[in-house]
Amino acid sequence: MTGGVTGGATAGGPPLARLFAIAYRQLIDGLHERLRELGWTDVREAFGFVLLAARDQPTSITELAALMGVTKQAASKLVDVMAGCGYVSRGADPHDGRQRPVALTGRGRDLLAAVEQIYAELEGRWAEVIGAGQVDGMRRDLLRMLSSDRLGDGIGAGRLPPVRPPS
Amino acid sequence: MTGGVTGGATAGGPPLARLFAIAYRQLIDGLHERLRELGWTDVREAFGFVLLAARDQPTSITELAALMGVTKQAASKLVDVMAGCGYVSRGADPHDGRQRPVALTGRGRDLLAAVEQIYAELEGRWAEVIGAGQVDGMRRDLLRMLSSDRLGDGIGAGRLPPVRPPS
DNA sequence: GGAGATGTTCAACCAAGTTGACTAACTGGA
DNA sequence: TCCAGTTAGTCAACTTGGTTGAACATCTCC
Repeated sequence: MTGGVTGGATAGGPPLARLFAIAYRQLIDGLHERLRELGWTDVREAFGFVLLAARDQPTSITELAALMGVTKQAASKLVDVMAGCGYVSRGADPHDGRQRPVALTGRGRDLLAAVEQIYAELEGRWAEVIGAGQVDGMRRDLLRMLSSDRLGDGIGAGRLPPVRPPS
Repeated sequence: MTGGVTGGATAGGPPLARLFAIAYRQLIDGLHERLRELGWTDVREAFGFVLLAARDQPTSITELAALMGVTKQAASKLVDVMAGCGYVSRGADPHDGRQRPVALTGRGRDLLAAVEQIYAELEGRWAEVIGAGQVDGMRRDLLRMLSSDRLGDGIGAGRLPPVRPPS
């Protein structure tokens, strides 16, 4: 139990990357702990991404893979698991026989609602500590930062980039 | 290439957790890309944590494990790899024969310097986009948030929590 | 001195990703 | 019209970075 814990990279404090890692883990762990309490016991960490992506309209394996920054094979496996749990269903695209759209089931929609509710709770707790204005400011700045850079093609203009760069 | 990318959980925008995930990945990928350009080709993602932790004084497997939120076995394996690459060395504690302190080598110190320099560059680029004040504010708020909560024991009082909760 | 706690490692296993090869369906030009 | 090339998705084998469980040496304290 020596030092090093508070030590930072730059004079200004610990590197942002480390703070992001801790903050992310804290939120994700909080989310899943709460989900378990509510009876959602089979939810894997990556499910949230798929739920969000399929929220407004069915999505595809390829899009999910790009969004999460993993291979299509990995995305396919994940969707298989989620389908097995009853959160999504695979359909058939009438206009393109290759595609097998991924759509939320009722159960998936219920889970998504729970996730959104819990995120709101967790962020509310942040607001209690650092203030609602700071939380909003942080989201605004992150959003601005993350949707700004990146090349001028499809990606970038107001859209969030994927979790991993397209490589 | 449909929607869903901009879709958020709450009315206020995408959940903070997702923004943190993207921001973290972007910084870490930027770091390692730059490191590779500079000739550091064998650097694994988790090395940075060890470097930071061993920065001021030698650390231990147990502390590293706690800090990174992984098992001691995993921490041990990681340190083995880093020692194999010549970034750290294992010693012997004169006062406790069980401990085998993990210390930075000269090469490890060089790598740490490169990492800190690159982080500064990357954060500088953030400052160009959202402003230096915003970057500082973000670090301050995150720091305040992350070192505030958590039980009143050793952890919490001004110290950053580990990446994963102590479980 | 002996019981229990602590620091570390060994071995076997597992989860979640990867790469590579493949099928099926769509698209566009000669 | 047909065929080359691209795109969506899957199957199988493998890699990786972790896990659990057991062992061992050392320290602490009554």
